[in-house]
Amino acid sequence: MKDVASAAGVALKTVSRVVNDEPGVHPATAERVRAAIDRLGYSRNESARGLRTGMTATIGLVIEDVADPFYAGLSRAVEDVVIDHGCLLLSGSSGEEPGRERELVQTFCARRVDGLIVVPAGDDHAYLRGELETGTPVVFADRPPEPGIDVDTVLADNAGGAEQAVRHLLTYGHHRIAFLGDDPAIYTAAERLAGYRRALGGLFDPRLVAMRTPSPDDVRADLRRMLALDAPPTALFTGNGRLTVTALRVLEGRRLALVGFDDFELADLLRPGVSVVAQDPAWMGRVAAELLFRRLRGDGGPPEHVELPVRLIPRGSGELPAT
Amino acid sequence: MKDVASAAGVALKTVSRVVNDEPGVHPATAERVRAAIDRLGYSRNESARGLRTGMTATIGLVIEDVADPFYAGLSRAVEDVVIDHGCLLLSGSSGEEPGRERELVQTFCARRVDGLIVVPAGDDHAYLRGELETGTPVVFADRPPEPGIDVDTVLADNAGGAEQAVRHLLTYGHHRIAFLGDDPAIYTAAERLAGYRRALGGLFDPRLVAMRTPSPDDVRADLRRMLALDAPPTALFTGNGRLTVTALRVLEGRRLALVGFDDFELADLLRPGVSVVAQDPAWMGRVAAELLFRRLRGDGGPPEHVELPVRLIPRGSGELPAT
DNA sequence: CAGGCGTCTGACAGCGTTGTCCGCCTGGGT
DNA sequence: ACCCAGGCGGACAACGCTGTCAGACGCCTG
Repeated sequence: MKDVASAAGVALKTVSRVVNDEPGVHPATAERVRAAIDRLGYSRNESARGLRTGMTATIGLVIEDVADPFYAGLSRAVEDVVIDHGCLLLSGSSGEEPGRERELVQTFCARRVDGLIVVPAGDDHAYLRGELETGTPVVFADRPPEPGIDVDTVLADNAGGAEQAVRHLLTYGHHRIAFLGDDPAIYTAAERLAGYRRALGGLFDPRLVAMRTPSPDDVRADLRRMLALDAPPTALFTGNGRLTVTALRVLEGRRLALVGFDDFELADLLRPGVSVVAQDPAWMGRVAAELLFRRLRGDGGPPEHVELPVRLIPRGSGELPAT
Repeated sequence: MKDVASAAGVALKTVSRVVNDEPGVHPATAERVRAAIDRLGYSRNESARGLRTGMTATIGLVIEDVADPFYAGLSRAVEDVVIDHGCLLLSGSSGEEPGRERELVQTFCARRVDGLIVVPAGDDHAYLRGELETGTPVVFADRPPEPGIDVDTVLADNAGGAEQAVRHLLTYGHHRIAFLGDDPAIYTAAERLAGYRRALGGLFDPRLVAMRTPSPDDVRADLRRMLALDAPPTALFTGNGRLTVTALRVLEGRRLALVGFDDFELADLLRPGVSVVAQDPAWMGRVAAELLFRRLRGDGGPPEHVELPVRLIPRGSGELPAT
């Protein structure tokens, strides 16, 4: 900038004014400055600007894993909103490790991001207290923060969706409906279990429930165990996209009615088509990002808690009748 | 930091030394400083640090679309390497628009990222010249820059993979092999077409080739046209993952041998399983990121051009014999 | 006991911007 | 001829940090 100033034969501040479209610069001078900028290939140092103005025009996003289609879709939506607001996105995957979640958030904060969108991996958000006090807005998406921290959240109707899925299977005459879920320490997994129980009522049988971090071998073992019961399940409800796919691979040909939580590409091309309860990750990302920018614009209202609806998509696998 | 200094009763610089683990601070003093840091919840302002040191510990990544599984996988791998090096990742999706690619790169540069990984959307990289001259290392991944810009690149063996796919189909007796590709303006699409032609040699028939940005309707029209020919194709080679999936939906039940470029989840669960030429997006991301960090460490050798092999995975659809 | 040395600490400048404030110049009114 | 307003341009400090260099202190040596 200094160089531009001397090249254009004006003072530093004048260049600053031109760059920021501030009034009070003679058009001819401004033109000279712009010419010098082009000639020198100058571009404003945003990090110095951030230091001075206190705004970095950067948003931090912590998700579980970009390579997971659900979070990839969410990411993309957040990114679009962020860019529309002239900001940039710093993102990181926690890999479901609370430690890494914390590190990411702290590094983002050390970079002085203007706001944060977090899909929490852990239950302990004490480390966030400091940031919240400094006024950095935070929005939680997909999962809520630990109880006691009251901030904006955007969640899906996990319990309702699970309930709907199980009711659907009940409609087709199933009484023995197994549930394969993620580790119940994960909020969404616990909610879906709750919905499953609520729909089943007295039909609930703990032997038909398996919840753990999904590894294909574990899923295989769990399913085998269930199918070997005296009264084996005739239907299966899977608690997330990865589990659905793993279960499909394990079942391979075995005719078990199936409804999965989360939609996935090609679900319609399998035979039978896989019925799912679909969330809309892009919607969730958009809502979370827009909520965040409302806060940045100064909306100081009480924390909002948005619940996004989910949608049952019947494709065949969930409509197989009980034998 | 000033506050920490006065709270601990030391000079600013001493706090700086403690924060940076610089030698020459009395353990007791350091302890007092650390206590003050904890008490005040201080965290170093990385953007000020960046201004002073000239390093931002930030890498920029421009891809086509995070929501595309290929780029999501690449992203995740890049992210892991970047974090291992103590840096953070700024990422953005160009959406295949050269203008947005340019904007992203320029915004990243204005943020003074230490390095860039770019999957280019356009052919014009003149705007990069300035950055390259300032010494910011840039690595191109998946697609090369415009000719004349000589920087590190990490590409897949697109032509070789396509050739392999088509040869595979030839082996099973097919002579009429159609090709559904992306817009040939895209490097990978052009390369795959080249491989397709090379494998076919004299069997090449332009009526069996359709290349355009894939919309389901277009794909349907193209396929219909080809199948209505006097000598319709008995096999199909699709030029990327999205096209493969679209083609599967359109063909729906029609028994055409098929090999697709790019692997995708569930390809093995379809009947018949979908044979593909698989790339490894995570590998590509890792290699690109590591190349970048080698440059950051000061490796000033000539630009490297890495070509990653691809792998044919037969699953059934590519092994259907010609009728 | 002076001098020298090593260890620790602090003052100061400057990174590239922007906010504040002041001064110059021009032109129009008296 | 003089004054003042208003439109421009510029000097200076500050944002939070680090690099440089010099000073203070204690300890050992001759």
